[in-house]
Order: sequence, then C-alpha cells, then structure tokens
Amino acid sequence: MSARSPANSVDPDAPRAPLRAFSRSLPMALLKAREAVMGRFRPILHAHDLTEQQWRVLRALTSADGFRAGELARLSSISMPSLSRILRALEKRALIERGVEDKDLRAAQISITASGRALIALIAPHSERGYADITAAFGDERLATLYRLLDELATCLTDGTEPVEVDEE
Amino acid sequence: MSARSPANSVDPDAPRAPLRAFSRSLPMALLKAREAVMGRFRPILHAHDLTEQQWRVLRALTSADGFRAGELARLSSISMPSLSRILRALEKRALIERGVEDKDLRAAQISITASGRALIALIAPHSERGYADITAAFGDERLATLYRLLDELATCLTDGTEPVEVDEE
DNA sequence: CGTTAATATTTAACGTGTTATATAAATTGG
DNA sequence: CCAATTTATATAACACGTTAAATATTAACG
Repeated sequence: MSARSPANSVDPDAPRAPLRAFSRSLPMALLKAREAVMGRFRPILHAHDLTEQQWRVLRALTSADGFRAGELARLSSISMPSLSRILRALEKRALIERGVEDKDLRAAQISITASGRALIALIAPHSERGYADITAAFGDERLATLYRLLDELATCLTDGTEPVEVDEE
Repeated sequence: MSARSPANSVDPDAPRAPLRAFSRSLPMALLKAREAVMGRFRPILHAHDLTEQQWRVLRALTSADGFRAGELARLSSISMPSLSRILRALEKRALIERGVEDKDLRAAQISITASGRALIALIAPHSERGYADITAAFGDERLATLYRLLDELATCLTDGTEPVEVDEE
C-alpha cells in the first residue's frame, strides 16, 4: 500500500486553530524583505570573505576608535557570544586589534587596523551601488517611509511593557 | 605601558570611506524591527520547546495535507538543508509524519499529525495575543502600511534584474 | 581587609543559515 | 534499453543566534 495521507485526516479532537495566514505574519514579512535586500549585498561581502556580521562589526569600528566589546555588540546588534567569535576571527585576519583598558582589566579596547580600513574602502562603493539599485527600484520616498516605520515599530515594542507573560498550563 | 589605542590612528594611506550610518542601513533596520517583534513571540514558542522555524513549518502544514519538502521550504522561507534537520526533529517528536509519493520515490509527503495540530491549537491564542499587543502599540493603519511596503520591497527586489555583478579586482 | 554581589567577557551546547557536495530517482537522448 | 543530465532530498562544514554557565575583575559591604 502507498503511504500517502497517513492517519491524520483532521482529527476532530484536535481543534482546528484558525491560524493567521503567512501573508499576515509580521516576522515572516520582515524576514522575506530582509532576505531580498541581503540578496543584493551578500555576494559583495562574500567576494571578500566577509560575513554580514563581520561587516557590521568592521563598520561599527569606523565610527570611533577603541570600543569595548559590549558597546560594539549593542551598536552592531550582535550578541556577545557571537561577537566573541567574530572578534577572534577578525583579529586572526589582522583586520582589528585588541588592547586592554587601564582602569578595567576585564574590558578590551577594540580598534580597526589599517588593513581593516582598506578593506572597507574596497567594499564601500559596491555597497553604495547596492543602495542605489534598491533606491532606484523602490523609490526614495517609500524607502524613507519604510525606514521610519521600522524604527518606530522597534521603538514602540522595545520601550515600555517588556515581555509577554507566558502562563504555563 | 598600557596597550590603549594601538598603531592605527587613522592611517592616511587607508582612505576614509564615508560609510553610511547604521541608522540608514536597511538590513540593520529590518533586523532590529524583526528582533523587536520576535521578542514578543519567542518566549511563547520557547515555553513549548519550539524554535521559530519549527513553528513556521508546523504552521505551513496546516494549510494543506501532504506537502513535499521543496514546497514546504518555499512556503516557510527555510532552506532545504535547514528544513531537512527540522523535519527530522519534528518527526522524532511525532508532530509530523512522512510518507512517500507513489509516482516519485524521491519526494516525501509530509503531513502534520494530530499531536501537531493539538500543539498548534495550544499556542495559537498566545500568538494572537502577541499580535493584538503589537497592533495596539503600533496602530492598525501603520501596521497595514508596513505590511504593504515590506511586500512591495521584497517583490521589486526579487523580480527583474537578479544579482549585482561583483567584478573581482 | 575579606567576602559577597555585580559587571565584562568567554565558552559550551544546540539549532539554524549558507554554501558546496553527495545520493538517489526520474527524465532525456541515443 | 543504457548513459548522461536533471530533479528532489540529504549530508557536511563552517559561521551565527540563543540560552546557560564559566571565568575573571571590579565594586560594595560589613
């Protein structure tokens, strides 16, 4: 016998949950948009052996000199465990350097090296071309609106009442 | 001596790339919004030992019976390698079942079990409450606009001229 | 001071994303 | 009908996300 359609033709004991369609799933919509956008940038980074996250860290390091790991994690939206691995990899490639802070021996001072800056300078124009493509395809105004909405959404969900209570049954 | 500020006080040989600020990084904005949203849903799923992706697969399976793996991957925006692992895990927990298609022995027919439906029914109301919270905090109209923009962005980047050419130097 | 609590960072374990490759079945072409 | 190509799925390898725990240093307190 064929094994098609097993023993589960909608058991009436298991109530049909009227689940919202994927088209109205907010995490899904955000994911797909992000995938589409990253499809434009990933090849550029991959051509230089950088992951998206490594790129974010390098970028953040150009805005000042001598960050601590925690600051870097917040700036680049990368968790500390991931950042720890990323810094190890970037240091091995001599794209960043670490020192220790005088006043706090736990904290590391992380800076980008000249090689790191050179790599960024190599990639930056490609990145900007990606943005130009996206802007051309999507429109300047709609893009601005999207930025605003995304920022407002993150803000209004991050502020105030933090997590949802999960009552165990 | 202290190891602060190593040997890289802005080497003039490494040109300062005028990188766009993080606040105008589209992948970053999408990521942060998604993180904020998932912060509302992750605890619910975690309380039932489900990852976000496992949840997506289960959800997709409620829309019809007997999917092939490839269809499921497209529906839930999960890559085939990931899906393969996820199906193995869900099958072990008896939340899904696999059969083989008569006409094509390569393809598997994947269905949700009664236990799987029961789990969904258990979680669904919590999920809807999360959406209610988000709608209340963000507003119905803005949310609708955001959905529309996200969908349009993904569409306009996925259609037409696919990848950016990466000229190796 | 010395003991405890808080902070900064790392490591571990597991699941997923991405890329490349492998396996197996179906299709195509000769 | 058999060899070569395509298609569906699985596996491997490496990096990251998440959670929890470990380590090391500083601060706080008695």
